[in-house]
Amino acid sequence: MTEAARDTKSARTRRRVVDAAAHVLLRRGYAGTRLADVAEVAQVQAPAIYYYFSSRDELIDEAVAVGLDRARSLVTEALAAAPADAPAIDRLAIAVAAHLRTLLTHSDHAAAAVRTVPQLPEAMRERHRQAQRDYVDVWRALVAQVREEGDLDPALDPGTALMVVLGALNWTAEWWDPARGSLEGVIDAAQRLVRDGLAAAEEP
Amino acid sequence: MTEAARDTKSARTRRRVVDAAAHVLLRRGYAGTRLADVAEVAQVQAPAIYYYFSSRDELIDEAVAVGLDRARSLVTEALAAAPADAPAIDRLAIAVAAHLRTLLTHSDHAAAAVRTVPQLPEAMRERHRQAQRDYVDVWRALVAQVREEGDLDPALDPGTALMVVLGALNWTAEWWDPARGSLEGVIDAAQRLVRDGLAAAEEP
DNA sequence: AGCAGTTTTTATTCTCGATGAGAAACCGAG
DNA sequence: CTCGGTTTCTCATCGAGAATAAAAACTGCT
Repeated sequence: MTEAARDTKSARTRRRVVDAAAHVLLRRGYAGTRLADVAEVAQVQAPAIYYYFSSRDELIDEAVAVGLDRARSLVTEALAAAPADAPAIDRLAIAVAAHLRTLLTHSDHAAAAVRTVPQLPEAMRERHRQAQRDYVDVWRALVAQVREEGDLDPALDPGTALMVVLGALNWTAEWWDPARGSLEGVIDAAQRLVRDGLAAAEEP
Repeated sequence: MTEAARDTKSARTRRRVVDAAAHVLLRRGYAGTRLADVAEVAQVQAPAIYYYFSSRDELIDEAVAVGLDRARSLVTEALAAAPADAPAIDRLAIAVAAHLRTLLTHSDHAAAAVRTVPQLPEAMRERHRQAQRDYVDVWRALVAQVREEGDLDPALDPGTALMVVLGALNWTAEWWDPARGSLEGVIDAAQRLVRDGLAAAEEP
């Protein structure tokens, strides 16, 4: 009651604006995101945005924050739903699938955040460092487990390998076209590449 | 003689402008590339750009064209320098190294082109379709060879796998920091992941 | 009716690509 | 070396489009 977590009309409008911002951000990038476009998508007059946010940057900032958080929580939830005692390499495959699903079909926010962060002005990127780190840390932990279980090629540096893998996933947003390949196809390819790519060589 | 391929001062200035455009493009994206910034990097007054190019888009267009061409030719050259009869999987590893070197240290142009193309306005992207295809085709051919030689996991769709791999490479530009990891480290990790990721399962 | 919260209308200001009128640098011929 | 022409670039400024501010109008709730 004290908190305005209630789903009032105002809250819904505000959410529509943030959603619209993510939508535009995803397609146009940071510099290309115009308030007029956001307003149109959100079904609002442009200046109305200023009732909720005091500047364009503040809006974008929030959209990115929501996106990073969502990316992390969706992956985390997928992992929570899996048997906790499954081999780490299997849990990693689950994370791969969750990440791709989120990025490619579930959340404009997550996709926008992941793809836009690198273009943000330094000050703003700084503000999201922590969230970004939190997100990557989920993965780091997974990779560490994989290593403990002896399923990681010892010649691979875990940190570098992880970034290469995440890159493969993130870039899918640039080329994947729902009209062409199926989402499942991409997930399958990514999972295979990650599994076999990270895998320790077979016993000789 | 007939052609002005000579390295006149004018040609050098022009090149500086294109270089600067690539530099800014790489960091700010298409919409964020302002002529004022390009001019500053190129050590020129902004309107001077109009002596060489008739519009912002024309400048960006050229920067991208140069970049795509360079990306392709650097990989092609690296392949040409390798023994033609080496196993395709080894040649692929060579291409991976060349691509990463180009992207990360050799050429702002190539990096800008590769990473910016998806953001370009449709009309402009259209103009570069062919160049992009030429570039990807080099890789496609490599993967096809790998498959013919039986080193590709038959469960992998070659096209999808290729895009996933290229994504891993392209995204390195977002996170690799020369001050931290060594370039060789990234190359090594990427090569291992690609080799083992694509590899057909060992004989049972 | 009257008021708080919300949204639109109208104005203002800023940013940035573009242009046009020449200034400066360069170059070849006498 | 100097004069005229050409190439290269600068300065001042315009104008469109965008962000933001201010004010007015609307909406439902009591």
